[in-house]
Amino acid sequence: MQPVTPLVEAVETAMVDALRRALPEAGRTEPLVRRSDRADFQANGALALAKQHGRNPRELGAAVAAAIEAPGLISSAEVSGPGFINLDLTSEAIWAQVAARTDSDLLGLGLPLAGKRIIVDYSGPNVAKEMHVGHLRTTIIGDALARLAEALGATMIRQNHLGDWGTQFGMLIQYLNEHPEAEWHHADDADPTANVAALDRLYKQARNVFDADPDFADRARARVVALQSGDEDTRKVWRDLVEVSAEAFDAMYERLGVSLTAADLAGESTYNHLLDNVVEELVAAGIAVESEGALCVFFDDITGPDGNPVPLLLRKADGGYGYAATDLAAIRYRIRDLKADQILYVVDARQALHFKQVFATARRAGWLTDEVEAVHVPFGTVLGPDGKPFKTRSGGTVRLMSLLDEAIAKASEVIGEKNSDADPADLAALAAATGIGAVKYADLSNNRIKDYAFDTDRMVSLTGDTGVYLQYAHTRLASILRMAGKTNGTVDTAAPMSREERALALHLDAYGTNLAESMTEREPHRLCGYLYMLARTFTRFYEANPVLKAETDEIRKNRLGLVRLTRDTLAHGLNLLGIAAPERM
RNA sequence: GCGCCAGUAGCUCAGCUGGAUAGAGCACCGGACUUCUAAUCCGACGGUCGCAGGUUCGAAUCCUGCCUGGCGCGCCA
Repeated sequence: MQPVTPLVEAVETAMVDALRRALPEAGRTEPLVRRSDRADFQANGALALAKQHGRNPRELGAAVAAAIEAPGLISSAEVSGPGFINLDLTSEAIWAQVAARTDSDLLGLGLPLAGKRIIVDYSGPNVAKEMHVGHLRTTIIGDALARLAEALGATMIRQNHLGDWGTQFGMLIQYLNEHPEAEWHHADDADPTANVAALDRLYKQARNVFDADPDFADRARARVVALQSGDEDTRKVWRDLVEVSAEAFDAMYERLGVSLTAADLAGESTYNHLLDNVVEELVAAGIAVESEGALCVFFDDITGPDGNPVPLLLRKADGGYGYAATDLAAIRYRIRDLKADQILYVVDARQALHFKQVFATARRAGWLTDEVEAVHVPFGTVLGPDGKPFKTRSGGTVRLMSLLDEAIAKASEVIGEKNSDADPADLAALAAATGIGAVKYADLSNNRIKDYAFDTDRMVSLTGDTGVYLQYAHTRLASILRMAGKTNGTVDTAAPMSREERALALHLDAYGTNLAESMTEREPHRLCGYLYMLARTFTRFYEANPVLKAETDEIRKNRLGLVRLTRDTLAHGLNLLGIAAPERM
């Protein structure tokens, strides 16, 4: 089915024509059509054009306004201020738009990214470690971007770059071998993350022994070698660790409502067999050079405090590969084998320099070409409610699960007050939906790049710009549709249109444009802002314009059409953010 | 030292890539529930857009310099 052309594009087309008629000598013109608070739209293009051609901007604006030929679309065009053209649309055109989107598949959005293969690398927790607050943003933002790209038609390849390799596993495996009494497979059968929690504790014990006992340290190092050289007994334990950890991650993603599955796992170990070849290729090309016993890539414009170039370290002096080698193997694989058009790395802003080096190296090697877009999608740090780095009272790392538990508990408290007679099971489900939704919305609605304070009290607040507000708006929409029962769903384009109906319909029509912007900027907070505005615009409509009790049948039908489209748009948007859209609250 | 990022209302944040009087939420004050869910809405209050120059019809937005804060810069990932 054909996508529905947004009104703003139809207006732009009309304005380009008008500009051309008013000023034929102007070549390509930008009409600069925007929403306006004094009309449906405003066109600012005449202003710049007048300047270029030495014309009086107000006069040219008037000429352009007079040259508009779009009778079914534009009902009035007036010059204002220095040369803005204020445009009002016919209510017929706006109603027709509502009708077209309602009748269309996918809200008339179409699939602008169809045919694109996009990789999103996100989450990346560590095997044998609990997920903590540091994994929150990459997981939530990455998932939202993946859902967004998918909705726009892209072929999505999610890559969960698990931390499943490294010297620490030698230490842990050796410790486990020496302490068979340290049972961790059934730490708590009711809690799928308990095994990993147990492993996390055992790892810390192993670390202590490693630091205190040189003999154990030697045995641990030997175990690293055994693991790397493929010793079967050692690999068996390692695989066990990976598998149990993956189960815990699955449980976490399930709880969080994140779309990652076992099929998306592509940990560091995935690239082990490629490392020799990748590094050889870089050496052969003269890109990687030896320095102080290590194998490095240098860059002219990247220097350290001493003024010397800072290398990207591929292979350490002890012969072991660093994570840079893994990242290079991964990017080569993603381009050559996965055929990615776009690779998004949703990783902490502090790794900006690292990615700059990796991308530059891949470009020099000829792997990363102009046809492929590799982008670091950075985000700021999660701070505690006090605005300082987020730590537990004892200064430890905050577990992700306890964070979610806290949010859900607070949501449950707040919701319980409003629904004292509700079924406890329903209440628990609703608390999970709103608590998780609150956490995700709080994260996604802030500009990605800035640090933000994790303040549970504020995020589960029932008032204001929160996930709950959007969910509540959705339940009201759903409630109206429930009570309306079956309707024949036709919208009468000749019907009158109230101010609130107009505002809502125009905003609905801009959804696809917003999705496209959110994607090109990789900024989910734009979508959040849109949805919040949608919910507000709807609520204003709802307060002023009775739907089920509308004055006439015709008005009722049109308003129901608006309600249906609003519900579908809001639900669609919430889904892209990974936030539940409940039917009742 | 070099580099990256940020600085907007008392607090938390938007500001659609240069447009008209800079917008929301929270807090505070005043209104609106026999009416489709008041978890809401309406109104009032509140800002030298870090500072100083520059670019132009027009700057929170672009350029330069400075101030403040955060982060990064060889064998951790």
